[in-house]
Amino acid sequence: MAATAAIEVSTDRRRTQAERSALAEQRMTEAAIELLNERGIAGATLKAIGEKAGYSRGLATHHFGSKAGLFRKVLKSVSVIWVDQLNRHVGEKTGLEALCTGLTAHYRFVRGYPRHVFAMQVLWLGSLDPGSDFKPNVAEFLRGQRKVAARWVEEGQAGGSIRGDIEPARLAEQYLGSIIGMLNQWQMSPGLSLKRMYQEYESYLRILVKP
Amino acid sequence: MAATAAIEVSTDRRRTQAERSALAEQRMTEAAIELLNERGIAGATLKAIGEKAGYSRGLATHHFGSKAGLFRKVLKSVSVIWVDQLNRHVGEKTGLEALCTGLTAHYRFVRGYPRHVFAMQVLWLGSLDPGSDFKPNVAEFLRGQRKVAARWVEEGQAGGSIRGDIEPARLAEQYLGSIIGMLNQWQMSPGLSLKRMYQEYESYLRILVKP
DNA sequence: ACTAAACTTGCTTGCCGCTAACAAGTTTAT
DNA sequence: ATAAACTTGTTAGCGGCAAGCAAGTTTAGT
Repeated sequence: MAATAAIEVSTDRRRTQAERSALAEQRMTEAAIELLNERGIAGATLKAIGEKAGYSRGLATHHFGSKAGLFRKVLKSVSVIWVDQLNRHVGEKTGLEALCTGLTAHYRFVRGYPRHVFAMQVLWLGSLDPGSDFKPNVAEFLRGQRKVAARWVEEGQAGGSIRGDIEPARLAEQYLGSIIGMLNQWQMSPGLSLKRMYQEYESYLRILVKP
Repeated sequence: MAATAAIEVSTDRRRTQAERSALAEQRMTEAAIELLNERGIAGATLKAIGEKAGYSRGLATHHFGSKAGLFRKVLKSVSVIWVDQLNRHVGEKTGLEALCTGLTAHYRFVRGYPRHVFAMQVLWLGSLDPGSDFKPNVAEFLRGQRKVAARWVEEGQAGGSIRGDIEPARLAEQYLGSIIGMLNQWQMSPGLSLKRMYQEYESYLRILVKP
């Protein structure tokens, strides 16, 4: 209590335990993202991650329990950024406008945080693997995104920008599926233009939902 | 040369060297598919694969050079089945009819060879990982599939089943992307109905390309 | 109020079972 | 006999665990 007045975050002196801990987790999460980009899941060893973050080989296990635990943290931290970006762009928009804005928000996200997106993608796709322990996290995230999109559709039908005989949940599946599929192809085949694919999909979407 | 007349595949006696070799590769490929379903990429160890196939821990390395080599073989063997199925179903069809038939062919493929499809999917998605050595194979396969779909579109425009102002390559990207995205979501969230998603996409496709 | 002991938490190191890959063997076909 | 198929020995590196060390925080005695 008495000595807390002298704390200075800018200087490296006298960190609080909680600060040290949080800093270590953040550094290791970032190191993990970096190494996932450079070397992939198998190549991103706990030793490399710990040392890249400026610590020892054992700290990641200590903080996150396991390699999967660390990756769960990475997944969570990236998806938080994405949800934030999405809310910022879409705001109070609804219907077709929200669907299209969501699309360009996603494009901006991919362009703005390419390393984060790639790491998320790697983990995401790796989650299908029965040996990975974060499949439920991904599944739940997807379910949430479908729900958001379905609500946009419902509101669009109420507002008149989307024709009424579309089942919102079905269109949401297609919408999310297209995004996944486009991103996927783009990651696999660098020659493709992600922007063009998104624009093309948007134009299809407009035709599709026209009342 | 002289003794080849007495070969009996049903009995285990006196196999030719080429036969032994081919049999071993086939058994190990199948064992790999099985183990990819049960335990994923990391869990499908060369030891487990070799022993499940009835051999020693070292034979897979001997035949395929590396774990990645074995997985390349799995990928190839499954994609051969898929291409065969596709050709069988689509035959000489063109245009919208070919696109829709391709869709149901894929659905039947998923239903008919679930373990093969799942293994392919796991490897496929794992190929995005910088550490995996079979990304080019997947990229080339995708490119080929896009080309096939684009030709269907072109022919459909010539035949009148698809409106002319669509760029074939773009629609092919969307088509393949949707298939990837639907399959992906279905694998991640078992509650979804793949059949319904495919039917839904088909109906969208029909609206989209109507001249 | 000050300080030193007691305690908690962050972090490192040594170890174990396991893996992929290679090299050197043994068995089997030709 | 010779070459191929196949097995076994070996090595470096992995993830995860447990023991131990170091730094931060609380508490008690003066």
